[in-house]
Amino acid sequence: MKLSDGVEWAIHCAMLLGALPAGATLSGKALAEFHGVAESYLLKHLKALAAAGILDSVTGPQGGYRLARPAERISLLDIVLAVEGDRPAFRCTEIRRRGPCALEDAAYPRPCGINTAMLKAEAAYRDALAREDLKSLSAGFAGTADPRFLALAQAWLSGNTRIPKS
Amino acid sequence: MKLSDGVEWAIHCAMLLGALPAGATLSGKALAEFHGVAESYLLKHLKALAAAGILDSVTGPQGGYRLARPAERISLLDIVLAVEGDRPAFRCTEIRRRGPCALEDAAYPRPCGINTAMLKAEAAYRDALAREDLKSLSAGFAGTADPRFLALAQAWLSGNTRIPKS
DNA sequence: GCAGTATTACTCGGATAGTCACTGTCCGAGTCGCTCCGG
DNA sequence: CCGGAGCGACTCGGACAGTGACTATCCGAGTAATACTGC
Repeated sequence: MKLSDGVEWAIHCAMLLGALPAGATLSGKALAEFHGVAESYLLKHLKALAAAGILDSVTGPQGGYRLARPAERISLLDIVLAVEGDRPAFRCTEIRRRGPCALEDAAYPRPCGINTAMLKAEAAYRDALAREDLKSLSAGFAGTADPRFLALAQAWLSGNTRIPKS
Repeated sequence: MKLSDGVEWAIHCAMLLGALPAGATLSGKALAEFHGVAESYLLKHLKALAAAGILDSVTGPQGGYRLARPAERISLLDIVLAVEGDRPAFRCTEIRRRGPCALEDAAYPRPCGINTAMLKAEAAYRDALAREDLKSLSAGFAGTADPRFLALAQAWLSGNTRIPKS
């Protein structure tokens, strides 16, 4: 039970994109450089975020990625599901229907109680993630981060942000 | 983010062991046969449960496994952690300290907010699992299962249960 | 017939290969900006 | 000097290898029941 490292990357990228002016974009190359990760692999996850409707992608020169909707409407759950997929972590293989005491399928009208319990716990997990939105995370981060970092990041962003003329 | 199939196997085995008289055991071979899974691989997980103190193992002929404590004191969380390990699913790699805006380690006195949020959600997941104990699951199962299955299982158990003389 | 002992068969435990998903990477399709040319 | 077409370079998108964790398996250590032998 290990989450993909891409989840962490995607959340950090989304938070950074949330700090940009409305409509501005950052290229995948810039996002990779800022976080010190491989560009080729990061693109894989950014693509997933775009496919899920969390990011908008702009092609061509001066293109890049931007949030598809306001940061307060993007939750951690949205990002986790986009990167990891929406299939539950626990997948019941119905072993109760196997072995010497197995009956025909019609004898199991109710779902497996173990599966129900595991999915209920996973629902609690998802609810907790759904309650965390990018806006709140960014606010908490800005309030506790080292001022020097904020200044450095602001300077770096000013040299890498693309603002379309339209 | 996929849980090991062994989790499902382990929970089913623990529930079956909980249905036995106090002190009685079932061999790994019997548990594997009842659930229709590979014995060799199931033993791997049973060993983990024994190492975690959830099961007691009895070696030698007429040996097997039994619950190490009453079913109402064994939660799904205990089993999941024993099989999957107690490391959190989300592991922060501190990418915030990388890239062109990185500072020295002393500049990050607080834990990463993203990590905090992810771990909080995972805590909710674990709390939900901790609330589900084997006794309640077994009761719910016995109340909804097909009567024919219960009879078959009882007959099968009577032929495979080992009760030590001591 | 009984006690003691060696045997034996059965059990769990740890170390060892195989397979799938995640990780990491590459090249191609598409698009915008820039340059050059003509008017 | 201005407009337009062509070119070029940069961007994202999808398809292709490499690695680690889970899956599956085997053989060895240990133990209790059993059969045998001697008394």
